[in-house]
Amino acid sequence: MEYCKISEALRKKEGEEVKIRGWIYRKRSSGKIAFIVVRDSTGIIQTIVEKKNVSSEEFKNARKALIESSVEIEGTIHEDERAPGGREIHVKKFNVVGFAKEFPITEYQSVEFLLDNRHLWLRSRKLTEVMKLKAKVLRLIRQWFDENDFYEVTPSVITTNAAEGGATAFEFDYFGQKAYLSQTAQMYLEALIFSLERVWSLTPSFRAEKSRTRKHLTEYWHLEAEEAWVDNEGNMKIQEELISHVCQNVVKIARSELEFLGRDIESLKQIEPPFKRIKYKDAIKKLQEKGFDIKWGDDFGAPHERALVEGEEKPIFITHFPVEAKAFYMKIAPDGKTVECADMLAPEGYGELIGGSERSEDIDSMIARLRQQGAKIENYEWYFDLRRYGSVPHSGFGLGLERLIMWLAKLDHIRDATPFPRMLRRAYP
RNA sequence: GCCGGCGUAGCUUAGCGGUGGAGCACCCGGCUGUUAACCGGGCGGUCGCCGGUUCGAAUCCGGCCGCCGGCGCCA
Repeated sequence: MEYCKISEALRKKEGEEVKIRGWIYRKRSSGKIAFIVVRDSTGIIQTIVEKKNVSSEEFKNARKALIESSVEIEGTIHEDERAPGGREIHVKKFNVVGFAKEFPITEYQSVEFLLDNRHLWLRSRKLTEVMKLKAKVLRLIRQWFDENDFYEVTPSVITTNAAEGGATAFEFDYFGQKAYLSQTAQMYLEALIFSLERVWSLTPSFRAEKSRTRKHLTEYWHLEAEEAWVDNEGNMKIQEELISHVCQNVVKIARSELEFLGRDIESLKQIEPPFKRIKYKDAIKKLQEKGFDIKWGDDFGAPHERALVEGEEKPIFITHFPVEAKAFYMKIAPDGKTVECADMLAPEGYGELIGGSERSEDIDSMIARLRQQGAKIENYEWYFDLRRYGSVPHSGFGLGLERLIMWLAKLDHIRDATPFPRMLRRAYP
């Protein structure tokens, strides 16, 4: 007999024989009977080991095996209202593959202890559901790009460009020269559009900011796209279609995960283009009306972002930030004061999901802005070459994958959107 | 970087100047179609580290280390 998954076993009929394998999730036992709940990647099922139905060796092991021991079980399916899930297995063969030591994670635990034991905590229902959700979201993202003429590309994560604007990079020794862990693949993607036209990539990005918030990781998965012949408005269309595709379909293929995590399905279903577009200057006005002490030129903090999406059910775009507030590579708008950019803010205060812009083709303006930041111009010569050899209007954007997962899964901290979170004070395990 | 909080048994914690107690987990025994099972017993602590005050410090004071939350920076 082949092993079947627990989710399959739960669909079998009364009296059917099954073989399952997995890990002990919960157990209760006495001198004559043991109730052993087993989990695998698909679910949990209760199994009943009765002394009279198995060898004395097997019964002894069933009583002895602690939570998280790995087991192989053979038995008969029985419908029973008392069992979680309505079905259970009456055990005929009970084999312990690996006895577990006393599992450190029990009922109530501190955040610190759970993070120290992250490698074990990953077995929890919650993190399992988040990881499944993340895999399915990635499947949908890939699907959307495939269907919309994008090529997936694999840019490098090691770079000698100290990279964009204000962000701080992790520096390391690269055979005697200074190198950095990439903060964005953007410039590499820009190089690739001249052959592939529409490209996207998923890479780790690193930020050495000493941020202490529930929205920041030092290492995160960065989803970036770059499109030839696309302006800022076209860029926003691509973004809202991508996000809508994910929302519309994730409720179909990850319904149980979302429900377990407490995400309201209906709120995701209604997310479809177009998303509201608000100009920076109007956002400032709106914030002033709400009583914030903010003026033209200021960047938005967390409270501002929360206020701007208040009452919004879909993500919104904030466009046309002041030139000074944004990176050197963004195209300057006709007004000369703002750039052709858009930040997508998630509803419910989950913050910036996407940052995107139309890219500048004016080498002089980019050099002037780089100088202002004190950057080394010679590092960017290759980048300027892209403008010298058949430049085209183009745009692109970057999405923090864990931010998206955090919003979709209604997580209260971004660390749970990734299996081994890297943060200011944590790189272990 | 700034502000605030917390470090006592494997875990969650009470004690806040006079020889450290409980719940969970684990072990032993009993018992049960159990559901966070239950009942009885047992094991388990350099009270984060260093120094000071005191007859006496988990408790008061100083320094250090670790972690958490918020703000800032940033995606």
